[in-house]
Amino acid sequence: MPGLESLLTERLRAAFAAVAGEPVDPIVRRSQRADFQANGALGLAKRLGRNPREVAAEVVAEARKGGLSELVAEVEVAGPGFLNLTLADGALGELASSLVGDERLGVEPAAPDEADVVVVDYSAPNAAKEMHVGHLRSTIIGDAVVRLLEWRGHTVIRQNHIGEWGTPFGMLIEHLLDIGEAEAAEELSVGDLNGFYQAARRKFDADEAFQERSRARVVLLQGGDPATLRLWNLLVEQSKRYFMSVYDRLDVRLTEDDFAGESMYNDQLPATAEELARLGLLREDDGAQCVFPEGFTGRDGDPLPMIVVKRDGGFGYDTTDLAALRYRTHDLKATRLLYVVGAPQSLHLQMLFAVGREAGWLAKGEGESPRAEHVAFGSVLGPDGKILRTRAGASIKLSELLDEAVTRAEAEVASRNPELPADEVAEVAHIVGIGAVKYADLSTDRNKDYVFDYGRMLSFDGNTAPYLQYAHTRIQSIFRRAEVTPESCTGPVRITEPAERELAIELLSLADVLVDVERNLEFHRLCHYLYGVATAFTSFYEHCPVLRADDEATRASRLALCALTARTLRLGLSLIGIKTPARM
RNA sequence: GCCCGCGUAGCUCAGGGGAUAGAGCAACCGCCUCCUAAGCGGUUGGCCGCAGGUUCGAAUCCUGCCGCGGGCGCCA
Repeated sequence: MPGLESLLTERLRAAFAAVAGEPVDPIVRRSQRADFQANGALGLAKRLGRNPREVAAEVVAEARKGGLSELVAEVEVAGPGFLNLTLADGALGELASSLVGDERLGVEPAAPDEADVVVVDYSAPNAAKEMHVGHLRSTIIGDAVVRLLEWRGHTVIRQNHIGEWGTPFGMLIEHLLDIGEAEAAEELSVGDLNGFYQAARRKFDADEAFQERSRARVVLLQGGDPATLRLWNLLVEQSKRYFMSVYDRLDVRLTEDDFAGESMYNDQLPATAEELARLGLLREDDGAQCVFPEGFTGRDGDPLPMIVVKRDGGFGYDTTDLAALRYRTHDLKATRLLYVVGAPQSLHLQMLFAVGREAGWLAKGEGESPRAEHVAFGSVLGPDGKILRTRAGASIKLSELLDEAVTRAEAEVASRNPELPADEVAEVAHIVGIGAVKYADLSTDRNKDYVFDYGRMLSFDGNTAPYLQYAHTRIQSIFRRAEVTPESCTGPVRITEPAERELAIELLSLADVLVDVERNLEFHRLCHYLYGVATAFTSFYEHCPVLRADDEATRASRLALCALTARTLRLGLSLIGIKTPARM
């Protein structure tokens, strides 16, 4: 069952076409003055050279013939030619009732011919280094992408492109040898990745002999020397264990199987370079073998290269990314490739995709497959509006940031609800604290930077996770009091009060929102929608008694609305990786 | 220098060509014999960065400025 907006659009499309003699978008939107409005008559009248109000009236007459009245109680031609649509209470009740029995809340899975094989590249921390807020955004947004697309029925392949093959590993391995394996393992196992990295870095900067050893070690590593690989593996395995502990806390779907780091492409790099050469895309420039994708110029107006083979004969990240792109389309058979990567890498990814198209790994035409998208995101800022850092200027450890959020949530939960037993407080605090961090990240336009503020994200007012979670717990509380299970609340839904109308309209709009977000991956639109559901519910909650409803039929209807609201909130939040406690 | 992103209420943010630009916070005024007041209702608060243009209609699209952030060859 489509959402209300799609439903109205479908009903009106035929009427508009009849008047126009050609397909016309009715342009249906939510309205301040009615439930919905259709704006299509204005543009159509212009094209026909006719009076817009007359055209609008004709559309209404056609629509009535087509049975619009079953759904819409009142249609008014307003202003210069808007159609104001007020839905019929009876139809709203019926639609809501049918949603009650629908496992998927009106959101159908993607049709088989529209189902993609989606490769999602996200999280991507660097081995032997601490995760920071940049990885937080990629991890959280990527997780939401994965959850939504899987739920919509696409095949989703997660790729955690960790950095474990770069030049710093020579230095890290030499440092490991210096302090001894046992010592290193211990240091890394407690999660002090930064300490280890910085110690190595300091030696590298200060000691020329160490630099020499490090460079030699990189050559050994990338040449496949077994002893070096064993040490490298030690570092990487410790890092992976640490990353997994963070993922578990964050409750994201990344697993050990999803690690697909740079090293994985090592033996595909020569073949990738050869293929580009065979395609005639490679050109020597300043000693390096480069591809110059069409339309990119640099500082001095010269064409910008992707460097496929470096002057020294080695491969850099351009080649690794090209090999990964090739692998994902050739071997993983991806039809949609998503790169959940910060906005600063926009140019790099545009060039990568351009080369991908020139090489024939990606489709050339707009909307054809395989296609790649940069799911870009802005930076996390501190209260000063600058990139979030500690007072000392260091980047903030992700694990400490999560600790702080959970600690603050715990204090709130414990003081607000003293009756909760201690173990439940801890559990709820985790759900609320982590949920608040995720929601704060996802609820604003991801392209923009956002200001990180514990107080605001943990507030129970406004567009926050705790507000949505609280709305959900209030519903659960009603079911506990009523001593019924939500599943038994099947209605039927009957709409009489304005607050019931508002809530029903929100609940019947989920499909429109999810279909939209599936395409643009702008999760703040889903958040905004869920906030609308929650505010409509709390208003309903204040104005429409459920347990003390006037009669049994009203009570049954309102219980069904409660059950639907709870399911909608739970589903919506689960699709962005946020849990809903039963009490808080 | 060129390219990308962003400028909306005091603050944090929504507004995908439509009517009188919306939330939350902050400030002020109300509401618990009542399903969790972690809530609800209301008031105050806007040259939508500036200037042109396209359009019946622009916060939204285009151009140029201004401001902020970021990127621009062998690091990832």
